[in-house]
Amino acid sequence: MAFKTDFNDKQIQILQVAEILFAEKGFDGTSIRNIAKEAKINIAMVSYYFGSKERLLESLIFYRTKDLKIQIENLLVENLDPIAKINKLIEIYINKINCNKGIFRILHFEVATKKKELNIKSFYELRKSNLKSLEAIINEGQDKGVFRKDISIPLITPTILGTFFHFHMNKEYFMNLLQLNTEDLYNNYINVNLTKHIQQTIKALLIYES
Amino acid sequence: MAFKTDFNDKQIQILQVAEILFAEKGFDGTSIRNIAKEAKINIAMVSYYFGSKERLLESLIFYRTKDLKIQIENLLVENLDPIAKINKLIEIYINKINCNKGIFRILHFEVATKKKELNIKSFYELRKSNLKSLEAIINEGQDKGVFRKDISIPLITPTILGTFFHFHMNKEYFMNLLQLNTEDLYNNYINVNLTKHIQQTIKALLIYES
DNA sequence: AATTAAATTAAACAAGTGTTTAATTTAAAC
DNA sequence: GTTTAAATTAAACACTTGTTTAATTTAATT
Repeated sequence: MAFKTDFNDKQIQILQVAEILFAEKGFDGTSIRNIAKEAKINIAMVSYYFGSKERLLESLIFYRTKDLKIQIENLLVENLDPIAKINKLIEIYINKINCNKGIFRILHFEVATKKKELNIKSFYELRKSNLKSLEAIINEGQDKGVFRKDISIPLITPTILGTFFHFHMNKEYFMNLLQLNTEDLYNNYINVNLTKHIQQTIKALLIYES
Repeated sequence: MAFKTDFNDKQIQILQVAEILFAEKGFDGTSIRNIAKEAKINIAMVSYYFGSKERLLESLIFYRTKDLKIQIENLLVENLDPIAKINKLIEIYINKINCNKGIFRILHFEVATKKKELNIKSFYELRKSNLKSLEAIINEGQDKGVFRKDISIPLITPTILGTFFHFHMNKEYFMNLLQLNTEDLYNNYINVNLTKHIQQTIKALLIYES
């Protein structure tokens, strides 16, 4: 079976259940029987539609990341000053990932351990493309004399995404620490405080002269 | 069997092998037979010494994190200006984690999925203690008028650790992107460039006035 | 309506899982 | 040297794993 790029309703149903379970219990921690039971299908259907459990994961990654690239590229041509563009980029990132916590958690987890075998080429391309967009924005700011010039651009992304992920990976700890007792309070903290913190951090890094 | 806080040579041998394998293939991806084979012991020895696979992980976390607290606390009483203290704190963090990649990777991975059942109380205490130390350093800088006062201190740690982890979790991607073709080049990049980037970022965040 | 293809199923497969048992070897205590 | 405890072993246990098979049902095509 070749790697499919479009999926029918049944396949999407399986992908959605798999996303939830993989995110919750990890790839190895989730069995095909778990998925089948939750999706109310026969256990043979996963192999039938995707070939194997591994290929199911590959399909899932493709399914969820295919439209992220465009969103970033659209930002590039918008008529905003460099700082506003960076702020909006961060907003887009956080919001996109926060609304798709499942797949990004899986990527964060599994790509690190399964990378040798997985078909993550398209994912690599996505990242390089996003990096190029970020580079374009920062160069624009440097040309206008707003940003400093001795910035390691490839390390900006780790600071943006890393801060978010570290926060989210330790959800329970921070909910406890910051007294975010409901899911709403937690999400609100991400969208307001955490986003602001990251924007503030990157802004300071880009502008500050020692 | 009660939770043991000191380990004999054989137990340490098992813990070391488990650390490598858990870090490499994840907790669920590693079987007791894998560990037994690698450590050249009988498969029953893990249950004999630790009670279960789960308890082995708990023991491992305890074994590797028990001495981190002191290191941070010692920094507190050193006679350095606030910026230097923060820089050294970051250096300690990165170096400590970088030299113990295994266990921190495991923590990063497994605490997020296994948190309900795991005995990570001591780990929680460690984090809260470290946060207090950071708070003390920043307050000192604020009192001296060097740091700004509208800083979200609990979000500093996610930025420091998150940046590092995101970089390290995507090791292959960054080795490729930055042309770090050997293990030495990679480690050197962490100790020089990445550490500097994080120090620069936090410094800018703490000092910058908009 | 008959034929062909796709979808779905229960059952079986072989291999791997964590853990326990009971027997044996090694070491320690007396 | 004998007794007692600890360490180690191979084997078995019951159960779960991903995948495949062959039979059956459903849908589409002619």
